[in-house]
Amino acid sequence: MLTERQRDVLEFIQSEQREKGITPSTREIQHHFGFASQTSVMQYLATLERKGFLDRHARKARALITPVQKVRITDVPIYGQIPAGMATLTEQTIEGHVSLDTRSVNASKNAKTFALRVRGDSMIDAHIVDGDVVILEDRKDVQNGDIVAALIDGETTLKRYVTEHGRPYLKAENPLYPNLVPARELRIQGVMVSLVRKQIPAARRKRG
Amino acid sequence: MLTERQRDVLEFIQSEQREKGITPSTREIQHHFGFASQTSVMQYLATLERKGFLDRHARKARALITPVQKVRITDVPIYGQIPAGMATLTEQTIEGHVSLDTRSVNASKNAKTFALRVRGDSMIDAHIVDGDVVILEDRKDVQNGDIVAALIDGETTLKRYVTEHGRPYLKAENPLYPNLVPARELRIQGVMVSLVRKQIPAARRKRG
DNA sequence: GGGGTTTGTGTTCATTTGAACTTGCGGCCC
DNA sequence: GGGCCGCAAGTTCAAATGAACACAAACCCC
Repeated sequence: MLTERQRDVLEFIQSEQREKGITPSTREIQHHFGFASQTSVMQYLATLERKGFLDRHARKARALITPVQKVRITDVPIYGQIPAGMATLTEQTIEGHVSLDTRSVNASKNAKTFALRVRGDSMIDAHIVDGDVVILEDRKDVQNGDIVAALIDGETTLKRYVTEHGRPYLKAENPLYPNLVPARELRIQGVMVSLVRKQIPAARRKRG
Repeated sequence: MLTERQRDVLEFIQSEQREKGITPSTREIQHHFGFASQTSVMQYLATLERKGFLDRHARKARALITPVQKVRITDVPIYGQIPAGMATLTEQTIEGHVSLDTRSVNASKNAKTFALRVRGDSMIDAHIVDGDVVILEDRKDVQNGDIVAALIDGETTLKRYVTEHGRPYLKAENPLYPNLVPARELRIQGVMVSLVRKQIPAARRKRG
């Protein structure tokens, strides 16, 4: 889709933005690549914009916008352990936020994304441990084998969604926990798309 | 810490950046607030910078940097599986980036942060599985029990750092893997501070 | 061999933009 | 009442910056 040189230019712009916080001017790009004229840069920018790799605000300084930055960061609210279930999820119950880029978290654009802090070790065999933050999407197409947050008896729990003979139930990934077969309805609140775990090094633990 | 008006200005800058992707120029700020002169803006910017709410690149256009963007989001390079070890970690070997806010990843300000993609299941009992991205810090104070990336025989591996009778070795968290006792030196490359895992829902897997 | 695309040079122009200087008003503290 | 500070007006300057025009070499495709 891009020529090698075009990619070079795009990557330079992105790396400058990451490092310095502002996008380079056409002259800065020019000097970095050793161009003797700005026109080359102008042409690269025009091409990158035409191909959709860049947005520009015409006639404004340092007004390059890499789609990366625009789409990338999602602020995901973390709902802590909520006995009352998702029906009551409001700003009030938000424990904090995680900021992640969409790709590293593999979130879709459309779906609502949120996070839950995991309590207990019912999913230990899926390598999800107490304290992990699980990122979920509110999507409709839950399928056999997905890990989901569901509302059971007024509590939100994380379990694996399994269908057997067309009938769904929730499976804990820990032999010590029972499977949950829904009496009436199964309210799926989100499908797990990602997990974030903090690991506190010993040196840090002492201090605080 | 800030007067009401100062906060207004700061919030305007931040909201413009969020919406348009670029920071406003002094004149844009001026017109938004209806100032008849730019000097007012200059003074606000100077104050905000002095109080640490803003960074500026002198004499550059639209070069305001809000701490939000600066401090919070860390762009962490992901080094893939690297046979040659960290000595050769260059831009070339970067597999991609994860963007995380410093707090959700509990990274320190000073330490260099990077990420590795985990291969194999040698840390399975620590609930780190194949494909996980582990975020590490380059820090000196490694302690008993920390999970570290270390250079052994020219390869970087993730293991638990254990000292016994004052002698350190690397412990795999999987009974199938042997412990690694360093013959001569043990080169610690980073201490694990966080973990990010992608979980691909079934519906997504089909499509791509 | 013609036509298109990519990459590049050299130059000029008009705007955009940050920065500086001087002046003034009103509130607050001692 | 004097001094300090936050806030603001009015003006000017120089640098930074985007944009345009004309020209040209290298390459690929058919």
